[in-house]
Amino acid sequence: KLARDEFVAQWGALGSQWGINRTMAQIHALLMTAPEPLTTDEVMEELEISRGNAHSNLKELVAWGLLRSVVKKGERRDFFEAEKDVWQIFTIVARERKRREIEPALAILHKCAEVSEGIDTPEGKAFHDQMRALEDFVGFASKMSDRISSMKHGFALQLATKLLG
Amino acid sequence: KLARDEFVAQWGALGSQWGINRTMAQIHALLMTAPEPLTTDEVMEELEISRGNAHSNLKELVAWGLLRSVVKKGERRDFFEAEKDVWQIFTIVARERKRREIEPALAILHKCAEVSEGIDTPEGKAFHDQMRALEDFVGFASKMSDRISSMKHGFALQLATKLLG
DNA sequence: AACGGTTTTCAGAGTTTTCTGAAAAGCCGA
DNA sequence: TCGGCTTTTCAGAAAACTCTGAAAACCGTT
Repeated sequence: KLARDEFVAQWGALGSQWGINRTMAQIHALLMTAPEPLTTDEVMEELEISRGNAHSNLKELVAWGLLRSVVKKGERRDFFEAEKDVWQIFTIVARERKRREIEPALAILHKCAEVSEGIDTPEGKAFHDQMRALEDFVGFASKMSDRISSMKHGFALQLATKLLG
Repeated sequence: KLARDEFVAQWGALGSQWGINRTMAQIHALLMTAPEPLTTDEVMEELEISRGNAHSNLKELVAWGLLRSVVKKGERRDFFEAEKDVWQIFTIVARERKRREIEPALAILHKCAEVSEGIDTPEGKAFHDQMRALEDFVGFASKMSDRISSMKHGFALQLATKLLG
């Protein structure tokens, strides 16, 4: 179907912006809109990519938790199916981003704040304060992210609706 | 100072993860922790980068709103200073990310949902529903982002504290 | 309108990331 | 154990991205 190909292509292009690679985004889009689980070969054919490429990106998506591999009885090949629930997808992506973006930042900020603890020059103090301010803020964002991700969809929605209302 | 160099270097490395380039992140780190505004040449020297590189990344940071260029009386050269308030930085980054990540996604989802509106096959319906679900969710996230970004720091903090408490 | 200091541009070089394809390894039934 | 099918690995090719450096444009001053 045409709309679906369009979706896969465009979603792939978006992937770049999101810091995940194009193929990975395309595979995700493809499987999110697939009525049935697909094999590696079907993915290769559909997206016209090599086996190695398909393989490694499928693996990565499974590692993220965005795909599951399923076995069909009487079939030796692996089939892959995507998580389709938007709230699940959101929490998975949020968790991964936190791990890759927030936590390393926190570690750096914490270390720098610590190292510059008792410096007596004005610049030293300013630096320390800036590190602390950033550390507090990022730590805080990290906690928020956890909190929201662990909510049930319904509760988050309710909360947010109140916020938007 | 040593801690500061460390911060600049590490923050730069982090930039990659964040989808912005290393130099840009380094310049931002450098200026965020600079007691005084710096010139292009000072940035070049400090980070050991070329003029072109310094120039284009400074320009980009100004475009984001993370830096301002300031004129010193009796000086012909431009000086750059960073926004230092963490809440400001957060809203700027949130706004930019929304523009680059959320809005294009919404556009795609909306188009795909529309195009697949009245299809009568089961797969067509499933596709349409999936697009709608994603569109609703992303649209919703977009509104939340706006809402939070436009809050005063104090208010957001208060709200969040309630949420975390 | 020529000059010196400053900013801007951009072609090509350099670096990093991603992809291919073929070989190797793994797995299972016969 | 062998044979056929599937998955995994990885060296090198290709593509994407970033940086350099030098030339050109810009801009107040004299």
